[in-house]
Amino acid sequence: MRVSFSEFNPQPEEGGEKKCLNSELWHACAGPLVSLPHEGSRVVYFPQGHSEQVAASTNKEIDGHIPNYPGLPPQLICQLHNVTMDADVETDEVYAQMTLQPLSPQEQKDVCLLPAELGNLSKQPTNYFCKILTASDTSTHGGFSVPRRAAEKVFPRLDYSQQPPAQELIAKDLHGNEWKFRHIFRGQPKRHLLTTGWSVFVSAKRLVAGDSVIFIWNENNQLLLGIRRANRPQTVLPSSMLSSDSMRIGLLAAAAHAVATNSRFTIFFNPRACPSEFVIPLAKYAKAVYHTRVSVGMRFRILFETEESSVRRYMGTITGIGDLDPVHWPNSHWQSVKVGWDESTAGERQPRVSLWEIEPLTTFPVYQSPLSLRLKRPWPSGLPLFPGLSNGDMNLN
Amino acid sequence: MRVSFSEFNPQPEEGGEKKCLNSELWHACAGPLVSLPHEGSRVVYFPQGHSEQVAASTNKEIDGHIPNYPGLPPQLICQLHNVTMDADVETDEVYAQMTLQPLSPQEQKDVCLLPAELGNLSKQPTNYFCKILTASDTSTHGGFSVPRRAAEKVFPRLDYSQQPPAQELIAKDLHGNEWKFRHIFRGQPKRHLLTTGWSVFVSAKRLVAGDSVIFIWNENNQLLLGIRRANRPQTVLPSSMLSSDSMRIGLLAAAAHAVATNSRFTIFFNPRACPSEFVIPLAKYAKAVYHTRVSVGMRFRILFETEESSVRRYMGTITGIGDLDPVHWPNSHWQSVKVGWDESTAGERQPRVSLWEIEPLTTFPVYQSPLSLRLKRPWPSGLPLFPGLSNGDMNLN
DNA sequence: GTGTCGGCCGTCTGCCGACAA
DNA sequence: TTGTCGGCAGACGGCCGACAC
Repeated sequence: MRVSFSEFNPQPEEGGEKKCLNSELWHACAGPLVSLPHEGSRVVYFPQGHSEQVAASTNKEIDGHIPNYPGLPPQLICQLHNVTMDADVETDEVYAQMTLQPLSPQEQKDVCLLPAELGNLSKQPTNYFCKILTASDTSTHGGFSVPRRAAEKVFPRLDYSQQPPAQELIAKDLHGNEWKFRHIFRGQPKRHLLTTGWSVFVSAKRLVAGDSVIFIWNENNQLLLGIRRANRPQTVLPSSMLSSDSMRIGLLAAAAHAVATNSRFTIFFNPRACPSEFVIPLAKYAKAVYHTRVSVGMRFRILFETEESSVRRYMGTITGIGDLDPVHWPNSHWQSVKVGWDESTAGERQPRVSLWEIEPLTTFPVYQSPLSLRLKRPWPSGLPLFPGLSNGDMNLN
Repeated sequence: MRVSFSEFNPQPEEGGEKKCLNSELWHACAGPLVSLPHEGSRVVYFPQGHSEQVAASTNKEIDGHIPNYPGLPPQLICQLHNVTMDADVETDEVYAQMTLQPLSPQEQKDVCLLPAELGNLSKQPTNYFCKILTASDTSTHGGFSVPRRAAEKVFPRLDYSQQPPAQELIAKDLHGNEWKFRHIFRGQPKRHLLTTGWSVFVSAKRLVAGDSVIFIWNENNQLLLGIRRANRPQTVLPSSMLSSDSMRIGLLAAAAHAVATNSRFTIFFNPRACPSEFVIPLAKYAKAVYHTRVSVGMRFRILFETEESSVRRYMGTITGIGDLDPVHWPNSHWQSVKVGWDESTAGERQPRVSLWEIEPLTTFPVYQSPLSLRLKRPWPSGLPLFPGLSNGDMNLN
C-alpha cells in the first residue's frame, strides 16, 4: 500500500509566504530549549554572545578577549524585522537568520513594553519522535529500527490484516526533498523497521551512529524528516575564506554600522553550535534584569537539554556577580552571573550564565515592588531605565 | 613489487619548518598563472579585490557596490610577514594564508625598492601531470586510465620483465594522507592504468567527471597527489555563519584596524575562486603604474589559463582608463583599464583588467624616462611617489 | 522492546581485453 | 593512444528471523 500525504496539501509553504521551512520541524531539530523571538517584536542583541558563537564555530579559542568596537554598547535594543528558519545545505543543521534594526536614541528613551512582546514560547511539536542512531541503524547491513511507541504515535497506522503489514512512507527533509522508505512490521518478536530507502538516506546525509533523526507528523498530514548531528568538536573547521579575526571584527562592525546609519543588519543564529542565545526578547530581558533579585549565595535552577533531547533541571548556587570581560565589555549583563553546580557531573557545565537563563529560588514571599530593586552596579549609560514605566505598569507574567 | 618512496624521506616537511604543504604541489593545483609574493617582501593589498573574492565565494552578486571603509585607502602597502600554503579540509582546494602589516605613514614615505623584491616567479613544477577525469575514470565500473606520456614522465619506471608489469604507488595528498594505487601496464593495446585503490580515492574525494587530478614526482622522491575541481558555480554556497554583509565589512574593518593600530592582519587567497590576485608585489605594482605608458586604443596581450591547465595569450585593445567604482573607491588602480578582446570567444572574459596584468605592445622604442610618465589623473593622496627614487635607481628589468 | 548477528540472495563493484575513435 | 563497453567473478548490500539483554 502506497500512502501519499503530499496530495492533501500540495506544498502550501511555498505559497504566499516567504520560502521558510516548517517551523515545527525547525524547532524539533533545534531542541526543546531553543526559542525564537517574534517578528516585529523588540529584542536585545548581545555582540559578545554573537562573537562567542563565531568563535565556537571557527574553532578559534576565545583566549580571553573578544574585542569590543568603538561606539558599540554591550547590549543593543533592536527591532526584529525578520526571522527566517533554514537549514545548512551541506549538513542539514538548522539555523535562524534575523534582520535587526537598532532603535534610534530617541526610541531607546521611549521604550515601554507591549503585551504582545511577552510571549516567547518555544512551540515544540508533540507529534514527533527523535531517535539517536545506533550502529545497526547506520550499518549497511540492515535498516532502521523504529521504536514501537514512536511508530505508533507518528507514522500512519499500518494495515495489520496484511502479512506482513507494510507501507511506503514519504518524508520531506529540511530542504523539501522527498525520501521514500519501506515501513514494515515483522520479525520475532515483531518490530517496526524502515528497510528499502533507508540506506540511501543514511549515506546521502552522511549519518553516523550517534546522530539523531527526527520524524514529525505535521498538521497538514505530511511526514517531515530532520536530522541532528552529534557533537563532534572537530567537525567545526576553520573557514578558508575569511580569517576568524576578520569575522569577529566583521560582526561587530556590521552592528556598529547599523547603529550609526540607523539601518538593518543580519545575523545568523546556530542553535546547536551556539553556547547561549544572544538575541533575547526585550520583555524577557527587562524582567530578568529589573524584576529579579539576585545575590551571591542564592540558589537557582536552570533547564538543560539531555542527550535524549528531553529537558531536565539542574540546581546551582550563585557564587558571584560581575562582568565577564570588564576590559572590553564593561557593564554588560551577558553572562554576568558566576555559578556553581550541585552535581559532580556538572563539571562540564558552563561556569557563567545570564540572568534570564536562571530561575532564582526564594523561600520568602516573592512580591516586591520593582522600585525596591537595587542593582549591584549602576545601569550602563546609554540604556534607558524604561522611564515611561512606573510600578505596576509592567505586567510581566 | 612494492615501491615505497616515503622511506627515503620520512616526513621532512614536518621537521623544523612550519606545517605547510609542498610548494610545488600547491602551485600545480593553483595553476600556472598564480604566483605568491615572497615572505618578507612588501606588497600592495587591494581591499576592493579582496571584497570581490568574498563576494564570488559567497555567491552574493556584487550588485555594483562594494562599500569602502572610513580611513581605508584603495591600496595599502604592506609588509608581508607570512605566507602559508594550505588546502581546504573538505574540498582539497588550495588557498594561501597571508599575514600583512601596513607600513606606517613614515615608512610609506621612505619606500624604495629592494632588488630582492623584484622576483615574483611562479615556480611551476615540471615533473608532474594533470588530467581531467573522464566518465570512465570516475565510474565505479573501472579504474583510471593514465596517459602514456604522463606515466612515463612522472611514475617510477615499471619492471617490464614482469607479466604484466605492475607496481604499487603511494601518493600523498594535500593534507599528507597517503593513498595506495595499483599501477599496471596491460590491455590490448597496452596502456597504463590505476586499478585497486583508485575508486576509494574517487569516492573519498567525491570526484566527478570534469575534475582534475595532479600527480607530482617531487625532488624528495615522493609522489604527491592534488586535485582541482571543475568550475561548478553552484558549489559556492551561502555561509550560515556570518552574513555576507558582515564578511565584507569585516575584511575592510580588519585592514583598517591594522592600519590604525600598526598591527598585522590575516587574509585568505583562493586562487581558483578569486577573479584576480589582490596582493601584488610592490615592485610589480610600481613597475606597472610608473613605468608603463598606457592610453586608450593601445594594443596589449595578456595570459590566460586554458582548460587543459596550460597557458595561452589573448590579445586586446584598451578602450578606456578610469576608476572601476568612482563613488566608493576613487583613485584606485584596481582594474582601472577597460578592454576589448580580439576573439569572439572572449565574450566571457572580464571587461576590466589591472595595469600589472597586461603587457602593452609598443611598436616604437620602449625606453622612456620614468619622470616623463604622466598619469591621466593625480596620484591619490596618501600614497607616496617613491620620493627616494630618481630615474635609474629602479632597476626593474 | 530493541540491538546485533548469521544466513542467504541479488546487485553492483571492479578487473580483464575487445573495439573503435 | 585512450575512452567506453561486454564479460565475468567476487564482494558487499540488504532483507530475513534468531537470540540475548
